[in-house]
Amino acid sequence: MRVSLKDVAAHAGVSVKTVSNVVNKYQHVTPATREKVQRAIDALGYRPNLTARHLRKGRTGIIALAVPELGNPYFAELAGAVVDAAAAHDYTVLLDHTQGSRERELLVTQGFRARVIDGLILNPLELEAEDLAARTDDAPLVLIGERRYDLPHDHIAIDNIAAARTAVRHLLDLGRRRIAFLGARGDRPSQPSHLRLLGWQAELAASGVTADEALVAPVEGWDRADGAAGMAALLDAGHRPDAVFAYNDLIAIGAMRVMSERGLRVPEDVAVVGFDDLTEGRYGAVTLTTVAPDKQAIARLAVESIVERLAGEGGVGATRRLHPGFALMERESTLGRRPAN
Amino acid sequence: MRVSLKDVAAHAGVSVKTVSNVVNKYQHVTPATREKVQRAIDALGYRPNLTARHLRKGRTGIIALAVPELGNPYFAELAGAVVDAAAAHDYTVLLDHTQGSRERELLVTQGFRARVIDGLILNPLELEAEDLAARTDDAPLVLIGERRYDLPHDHIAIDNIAAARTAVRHLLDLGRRRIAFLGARGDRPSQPSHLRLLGWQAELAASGVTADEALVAPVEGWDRADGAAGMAALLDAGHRPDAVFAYNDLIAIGAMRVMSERGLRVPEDVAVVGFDDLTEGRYGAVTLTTVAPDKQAIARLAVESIVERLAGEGGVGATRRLHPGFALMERESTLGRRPAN
DNA sequence: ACCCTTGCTTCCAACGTTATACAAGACGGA
DNA sequence: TCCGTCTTGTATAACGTTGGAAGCAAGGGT
Repeated sequence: MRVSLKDVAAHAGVSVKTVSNVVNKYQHVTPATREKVQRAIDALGYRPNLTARHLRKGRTGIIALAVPELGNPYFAELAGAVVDAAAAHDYTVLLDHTQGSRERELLVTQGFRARVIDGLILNPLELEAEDLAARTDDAPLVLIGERRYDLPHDHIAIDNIAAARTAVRHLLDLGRRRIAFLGARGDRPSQPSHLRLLGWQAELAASGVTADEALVAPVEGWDRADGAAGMAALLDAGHRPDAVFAYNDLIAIGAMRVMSERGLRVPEDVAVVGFDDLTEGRYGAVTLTTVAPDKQAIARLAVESIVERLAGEGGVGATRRLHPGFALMERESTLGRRPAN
Repeated sequence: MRVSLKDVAAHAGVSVKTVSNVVNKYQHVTPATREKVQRAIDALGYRPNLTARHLRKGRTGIIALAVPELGNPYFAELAGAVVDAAAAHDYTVLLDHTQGSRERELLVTQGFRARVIDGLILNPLELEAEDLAARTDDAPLVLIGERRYDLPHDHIAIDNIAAARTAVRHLLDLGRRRIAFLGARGDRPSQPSHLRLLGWQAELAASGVTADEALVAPVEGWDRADGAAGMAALLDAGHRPDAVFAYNDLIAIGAMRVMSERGLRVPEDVAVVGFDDLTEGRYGAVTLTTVAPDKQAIARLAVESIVERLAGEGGVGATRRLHPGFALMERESTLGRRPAN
């Protein structure tokens, strides 16, 4: 049997609203009354019903996070960070994954669990700008991830072009010249890996190295198996890169496995740089050099964006494009194993 | 501006309840009325307010999942499976992680987001039986994971003892005799890794192999770094196992990294078996032999347990102990690399 | 023609909470 | 003494939804 404000009020001999006032720490309550009510609350074990409170106040205290795939450690780690960041603002996280399907991404933007959420953090892969423009739900939406849209929603993402250039710069500094980009996908200019590919091109161009388009290797997806298949295809086609810049760590890991099977040494024959800084990359036989986006910052900024827009009662403040930091983690896949270690 | 049943009713020229009836697919509504209402719904873009519905019906359509750590791929993959299983029953998943802290686990059982959830799936690590017994919240609770409690809650977990025995059996069949167990923790008989340790002991005993307690190696946590530290300590103590059965894949991966650094070959010098079948284990330089719990089944059974108890209007049906299947995935860390592959 | 049934719709109340308006008393200043 | 102001508590009305009862036609049996 549930105990409500009414029960507490009856038990304490005051009105329902007075109990509500005590619960909500309303200022003007005599200490005597307050204590009397508190005693009744403790005696009955009263817990507020958040659903009713939310119906009344119009807020649920829940924000949704929609990522492509929880099985991808990057998104899992990010989800963990979002849960923590949300908790800091007394929000809880409702989770969904879109499996990288445009349809599911669309569904999520059109009102994930209709009205139970105060805001939505979405990492789109396939969604197009017109899909987002057609959105009717009015809960604040924050976009994260590499894709960019020219739309009135906050967007949180590291500077992907600069990050990619840093990775390629590192490989160039090591003397590599035939640097493959592993992770192209589709022909659209807005393909998900667009920016990192641009960074690859830009840094090569800036260094006067001819970008060999044959070294832009496509993948079918973003997982280890896709990286393995993509790398195998590249090698089967007769190409011999001396370095690989992978779209993400999973692809890099799959590629390294294939190289290991074929007797290619990392980094002696082929240096590898990934992207995401998964914990996984720090424990392989060859630890992975990678670009580390600041996941905590991404999560924190995304949550704060929603909290602020909710507090701001509507369109206060212009759309923001925030760029958390990143760092290049130099490890064995480019430097080789340190003898001292 | 939000549109409610009232708005739709006014627009369609019928009562609020009739609109509600249409929305809920109530049988006795004339096709004409139904269509008229439907048109109004479409015109106004009405979406039901789940908070209000919940207040009235007592259900939210949300189940919570609390796991120790989302950064652990096992839990991330499991969370993904739970999201999918829940979606099959029109439920959405609210996520939290407990960081393996007893306090946070306790908080979660005592009414995660007070009353907004219909049920809770919890994977406890540190929680004690008395904590669970003291629980006041009456939403259905399903436990998953290795730890067992003699309490009236459904529990979904593979047969950990049998699974551990299978793993050890595999190592024995390969001729290994000095098999370490890497992943003991604390002295409590109810320590989290209890059952797998029991399985290790049982299978050794059944095979007439003396269990060397010096080969039961402790770890500080469940991640790769803990496995690395535990393995290093074991080796530093002068022990030379010819096989390692690790509590989970992450520990096994950490241990393999340490062995690689020290020039020990896997599996020639030391064979390794893990537990969880993380995708990660399939792409290392040495792929990992591991026990694969049926994660889809665990997720499905956990969700179904909650759905059934909610449908059953209270204590219908006795407490269940369900054991989804598992399989031993034999890979390079015990078999060596196949030349053909 | 009457009543009874059946089918559809409406009205009302309730879920537990908080906002608003207001009442009752206390207090200080003129 | 009286009036305004401040403090504290109460009564009532919402928030959006659904369950149950009641209303109201139309149709069939007698």
